[in-house]
Amino acid sequence: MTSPRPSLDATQLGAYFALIEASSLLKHAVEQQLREAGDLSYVQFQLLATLGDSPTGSQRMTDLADGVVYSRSGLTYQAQTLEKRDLVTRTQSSDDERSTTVTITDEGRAVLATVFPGHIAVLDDLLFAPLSRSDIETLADILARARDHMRRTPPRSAAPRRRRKTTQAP
Amino acid sequence: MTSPRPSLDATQLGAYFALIEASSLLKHAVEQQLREAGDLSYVQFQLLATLGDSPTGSQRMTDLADGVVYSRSGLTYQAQTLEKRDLVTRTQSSDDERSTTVTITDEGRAVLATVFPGHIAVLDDLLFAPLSRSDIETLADILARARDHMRRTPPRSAAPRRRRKTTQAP
DNA sequence: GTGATGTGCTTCGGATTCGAAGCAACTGAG
DNA sequence: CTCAGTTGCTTCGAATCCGAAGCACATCAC
Repeated sequence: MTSPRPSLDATQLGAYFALIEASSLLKHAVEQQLREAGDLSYVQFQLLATLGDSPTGSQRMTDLADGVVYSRSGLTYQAQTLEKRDLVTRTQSSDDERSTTVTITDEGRAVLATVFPGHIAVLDDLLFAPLSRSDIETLADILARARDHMRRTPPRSAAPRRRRKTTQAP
Repeated sequence: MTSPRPSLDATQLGAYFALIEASSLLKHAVEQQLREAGDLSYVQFQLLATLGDSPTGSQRMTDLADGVVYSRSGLTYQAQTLEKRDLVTRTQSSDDERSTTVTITDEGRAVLATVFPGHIAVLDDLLFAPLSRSDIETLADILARARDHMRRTPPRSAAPRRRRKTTQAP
């Protein structure tokens, strides 16, 4: 596992706090803009954006949930509300009866388009304004590595049994 | 991909997504650890940590809310639940009758101490593991600048910045 | 003083969130 | 084929969250 440590040093602490604070502040600001511009919550926007970004405009529920780091039940709820507003449709997959495919509608894309300019403006003003070109590149690189690492690191405890493969049986 | 006109470039988009994703993933992981180790939500931990970090162990409600980027009503709720568990106390300020001072108790500090090692372990494993010393320094620097900028940028949606200002000596 | 505002916190109502449990369809070993 | 275990999604209950409204104290003109 990990070697026990009494505490983080000042730099680590600074990075951690800055990460949490900056993302919180940004999220709040963005959320407000989205609410005003298109009556969307942040998750709803993320879902629409993810779908809009997909080549087919569709995703399975589970993949969508994993993509935006969201619980499945939470996604069910949001998919329902988006469906009520006709921003997405939900259809059964033909090859797997259990699976639901969520697809963005033209109206969904329209809302996305309405909201996007303001979204970008907020990002420019709040996140990018105080950063140089090279800062942004560096930031993207470092955070991408951290994200990728977290994505591939299994959640602590509650490990679902892997019967074989790389695991050595006790 | 993304729409051509009002879009961000790939690097900006990457930085933004990585920021949101990384912080979400980290927050989820930390939240789980805190729940298991000390039955604390992330906000509750943030509040205790903020108070514990304060020289007096106390803060005004409003300052506390601003510190952790949280709504006032939300803070009232959490302060109540923390008070029920005797992790903090709430007292009226003497100089301002309206003001409530929240103070961490010894028990609160104890919980904090219980939870801290695991918290750090998660950070080490998930956030810092894939990063070099210099990465962490750079990250801290860049994000601190972004955070400071956001902190000092108008928290209100008051004036839509893209509009022409009509504010001239009323 | 006195009223008009401003500030600090709580209450209220409604929306959102998650984990656990439930259901149905799939899969694999025998 | 058949049964046990998985997987995909939803439902359920309870916790958490926010904004708006409300209350009480403070402060500022005058």
